[in-house]
Amino acid sequence: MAKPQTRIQAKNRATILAAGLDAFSQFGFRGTTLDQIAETAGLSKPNLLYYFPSKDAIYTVLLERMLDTWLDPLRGLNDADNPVDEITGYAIRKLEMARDYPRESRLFANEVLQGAPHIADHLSGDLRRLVDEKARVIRGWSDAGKIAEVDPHHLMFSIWSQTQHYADFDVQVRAVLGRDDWFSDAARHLKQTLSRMLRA
Amino acid sequence: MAKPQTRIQAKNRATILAAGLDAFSQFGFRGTTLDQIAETAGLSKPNLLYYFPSKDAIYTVLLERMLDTWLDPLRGLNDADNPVDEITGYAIRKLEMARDYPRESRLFANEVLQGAPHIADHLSGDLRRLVDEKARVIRGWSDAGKIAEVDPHHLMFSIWSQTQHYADFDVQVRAVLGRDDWFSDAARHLKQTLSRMLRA
DNA sequence: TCTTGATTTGACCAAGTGGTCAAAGCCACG
DNA sequence: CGTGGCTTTGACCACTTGGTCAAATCAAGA
Repeated sequence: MAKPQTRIQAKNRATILAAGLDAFSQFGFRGTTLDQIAETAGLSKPNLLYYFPSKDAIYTVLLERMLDTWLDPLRGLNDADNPVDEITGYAIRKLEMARDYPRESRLFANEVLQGAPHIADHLSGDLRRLVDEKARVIRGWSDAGKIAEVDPHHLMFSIWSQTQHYADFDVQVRAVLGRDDWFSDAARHLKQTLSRMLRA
Repeated sequence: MAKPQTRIQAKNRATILAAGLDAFSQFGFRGTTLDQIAETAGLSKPNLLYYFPSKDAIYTVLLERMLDTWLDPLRGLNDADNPVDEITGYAIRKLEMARDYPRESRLFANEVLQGAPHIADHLSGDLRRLVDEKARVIRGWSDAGKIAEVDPHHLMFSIWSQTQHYADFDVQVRAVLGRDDWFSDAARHLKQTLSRMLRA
């Protein structure tokens, strides 16, 4: 393998990726500059380009890393005794991710807003397959009368949108609420919504 | 007034704003260039700057124009005989806006993602007041037992997020569904969700 | 037609952009 | 120590960026 990294390499690559995540998640790919990333990372621009060959390379690593973990909660959605709990648990896990990894959420939002130029294949390939698979699980539950009738795909959209909203529109949420700690109220609201709408 | 516009002025200003909306809604403020807007508008860059003094001016006009109409549906939410229909109707109107004005939705999303630098005051001022007012209306309904108990603010967040999702994440929605006409299914799902969760 | 103000443009500018390169500094190992 | 490879940097480059300006062109009313 081509990865016998030294300690300095590991540290600097991590610093650069953190700085890149800050910038790209806020300003998108085109709106972010290398100088900006270098400044945040505390490195000179040539030094930054010693660790990554290009702006695009940094962005791509961040995207791939994010996609890899972003779908973990959905992968964990499986047939279970109590489907309402299973779905609600999934939603809460996504809400926790919005709270704990807002930059990753915004990175994704920016990428998709710009037309998903780097991950179009992933959306219509891996993601679509995974979603279809989980949609069948949900369909099975409603066919068996364990949950109310529901469109599985749009149920997933509604969970994604409601949870990611708190990360992506964080500024708006805090401005409208006049306070910063939206999590517990949002979690309660989400559980309430899902249990009411899924009750068989 | 300072607005005795000639026909040419009206036409070119409109063309520029349309081109600017295309660009800003996709790439955000920093990711958009004047050359790009000029190209789309079919004008030279100096000519574009003859009609607007700066890039920022174009963006600001677009933002203000959008904000003005964006909240119309919410303003129309008033005390009524059938609260569930009133709220559902509001949600559907927002969904129609996501379908008919996706660029405006993305413009707003981009602005908020970047930290809302141009509209922070509006969010914590006008918007917050309007939301609080409507939250009291909803609170009144649930206090009177006309709808189930619900957190009014988070109910609004959930309506905003679920409807705007179809505009902002349009690429993803179409990739996952494998088709383009999400509207009617989304509307049905939304009505279903709201009626189930608000049923007293 | 002529004139006057509205419109358009080519040339230009300073600053910022992503990226290169050779030389210098640094660090661990023999 | 010293030396070879890892790391850092200043100078630089071609191109793009937002924006200016004076001159040219155009359109419509007197």
